[in-house]
Amino acid sequence: MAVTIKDVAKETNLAISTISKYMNGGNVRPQNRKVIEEAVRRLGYHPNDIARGLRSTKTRNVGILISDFDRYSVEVLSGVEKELRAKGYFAIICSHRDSSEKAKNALKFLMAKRIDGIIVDGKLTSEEYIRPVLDQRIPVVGMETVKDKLRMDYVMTDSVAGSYQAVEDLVKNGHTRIGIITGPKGYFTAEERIRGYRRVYEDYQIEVDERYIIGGDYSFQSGYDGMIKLWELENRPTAVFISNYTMCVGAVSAIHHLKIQIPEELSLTTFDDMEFSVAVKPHLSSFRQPQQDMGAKAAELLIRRMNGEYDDFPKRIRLKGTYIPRDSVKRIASDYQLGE
Amino acid sequence: MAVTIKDVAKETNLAISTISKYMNGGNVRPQNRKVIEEAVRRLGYHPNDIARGLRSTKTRNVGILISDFDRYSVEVLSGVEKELRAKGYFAIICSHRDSSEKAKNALKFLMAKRIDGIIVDGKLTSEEYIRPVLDQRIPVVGMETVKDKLRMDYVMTDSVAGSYQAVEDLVKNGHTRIGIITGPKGYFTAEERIRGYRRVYEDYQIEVDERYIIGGDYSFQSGYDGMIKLWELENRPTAVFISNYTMCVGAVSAIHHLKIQIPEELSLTTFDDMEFSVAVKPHLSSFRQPQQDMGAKAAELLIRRMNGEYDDFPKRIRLKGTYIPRDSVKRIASDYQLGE
DNA sequence: TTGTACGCGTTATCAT
DNA sequence: ATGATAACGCGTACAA
Repeated sequence: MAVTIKDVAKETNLAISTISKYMNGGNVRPQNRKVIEEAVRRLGYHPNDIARGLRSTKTRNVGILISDFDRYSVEVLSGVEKELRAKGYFAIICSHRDSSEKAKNALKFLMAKRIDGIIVDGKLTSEEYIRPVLDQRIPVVGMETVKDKLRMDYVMTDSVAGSYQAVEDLVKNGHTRIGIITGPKGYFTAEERIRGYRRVYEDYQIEVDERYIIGGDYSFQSGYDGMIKLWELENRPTAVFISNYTMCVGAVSAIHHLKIQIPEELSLTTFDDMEFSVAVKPHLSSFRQPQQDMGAKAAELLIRRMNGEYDDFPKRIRLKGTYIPRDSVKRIASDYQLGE
Repeated sequence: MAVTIKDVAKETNLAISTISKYMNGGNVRPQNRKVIEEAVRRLGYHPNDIARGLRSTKTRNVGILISDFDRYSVEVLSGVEKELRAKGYFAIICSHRDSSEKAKNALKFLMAKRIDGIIVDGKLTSEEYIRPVLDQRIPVVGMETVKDKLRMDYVMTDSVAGSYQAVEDLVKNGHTRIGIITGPKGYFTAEERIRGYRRVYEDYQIEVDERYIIGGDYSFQSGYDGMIKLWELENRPTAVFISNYTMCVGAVSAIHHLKIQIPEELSLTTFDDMEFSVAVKPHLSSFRQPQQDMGAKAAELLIRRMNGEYDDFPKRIRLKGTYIPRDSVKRIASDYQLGE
């Protein structure tokens, strides 16, 4: 069996409570300090966090619920874990893979494990599963989602602004027939990105052609298929905005398949700036989400809640991203002035 | 405070032990069963895993130590987490970001948390940090690494075979001047991939030109720089093998910058088949590692050890990957027969 | 089948 | 400053 505080007590002929006090930075007689230090080292004693947790009802573990391990979430996780670790917390990461059943299950077990808090990375997770967590007064921070009925904190990218900037870049370069491949219905981020698209049309008083709005589901295949659909349209668009990374990779694949010249025949801009954007030719204009920052912010906020700071509760943090224009958008003569 | 087994006992007028037995699937009088179920639901009782862990000295948590959250590890994590969850275990994931200090620290705290086992994803982690874990009889499974002095299990991809297949494809297509961009010195996988490269040269009795071996560090930048170095060589290679994904993306970026035509001017093949390979033009011939399978295997093996199955200990599992030829390799007249 | 009592490793309280 | 002891929530002998 592992060595416990008792063993140290015996070894030093001191009381358990004295050892405990020493371990927690309390004052002990200098001579005892030396003896204890010696014994701890010789025995290789490490306090048992489980027992500690039982007493304190704090585990310093936080649950992270994501939908999947993918190119996006890995960035978020990186930010989350870094911030958490720096503050002495550990991350128990679970994926639900878009299964309500698994999400429910994960939350249930995380509760049983007495995690101190939870970060939920949006998407599908039904709110009925979150409520019990909140009821137990366990802080929850949501990312890229909002459940209005739940009294909790949120961190998100300003997706509306992001897609607005991307689409506006297109419009400013003379494009009015702009295709968009969207995320799945009901996704918070997907809705926001569509909203940014529509808002540009509003602000520039251009009429939206609904045929240019192609429903995707954030997958490679839907990006691929979406691009083909757009290209086969009667009055095909002169530019396309892709609303996430994975679909962008799929779309670019389709573009190569169709032998479309970017930007000569079609301008392209996309959400999620990744190394991919500068690996293809031409380099893709894209909107960069501050994913790691978001993760870090979520962790930071959660830590404050776990420490009982509820002065500004609930809070919604919106982080700004950066639109990076590169070489995939071509300036064209606007048929906005010519057309109709 | 949270509701405990005591509360259920009081509510039902039964003894704590009866409730406990019921919770653990024991036999109780049918009428009591109903009463208990009712009370559990009304009170919202969930057994406290912390208390359980204290008694059983089992937490059903396993520590995962990775070097970084990146395109590679995310696949592994996906496999690990899926397998773990299916068996009722949870993953506490830590990254050490190539800092020995952080790795040591993580291991120390994971021990204190009394994780039941650990999976270490290779690379730099010094073995002196692992030994104490083994000493506590906590099972450890290593991935993509081997520390010969440590008595533990390993799971890895057959990297030698992988790079062999890739480079052999080049040779079979007439190439003899083949560049390679390697991983960092001292990395197990990097060494293996170089070995595969050299072995092809041995088997086909071609002499290795050491100038074609460019030292990289698995980063985007080193892939970019490496490609430029190769291209600027006096007697530049006719083909290049890139030994990991991230460097491949960097190399492709350099290729575009240099306006090199693939495969007309240069043939290309790479380790790590990702969606990237089919998103660029031409599609890249590449070796696919079974990353998720590796993660799953590691988890599976660890679970067996945690259950005390030590009949075939220690074990080294080598998983085969698949080489996928596509359009980035051109058949050329071999200067092997012409040259010198 | 049900209940009693103890122990798991720690921390906190209260004397000393 | 140090020591004895209760309590954290649960499981498990053992007794009833």
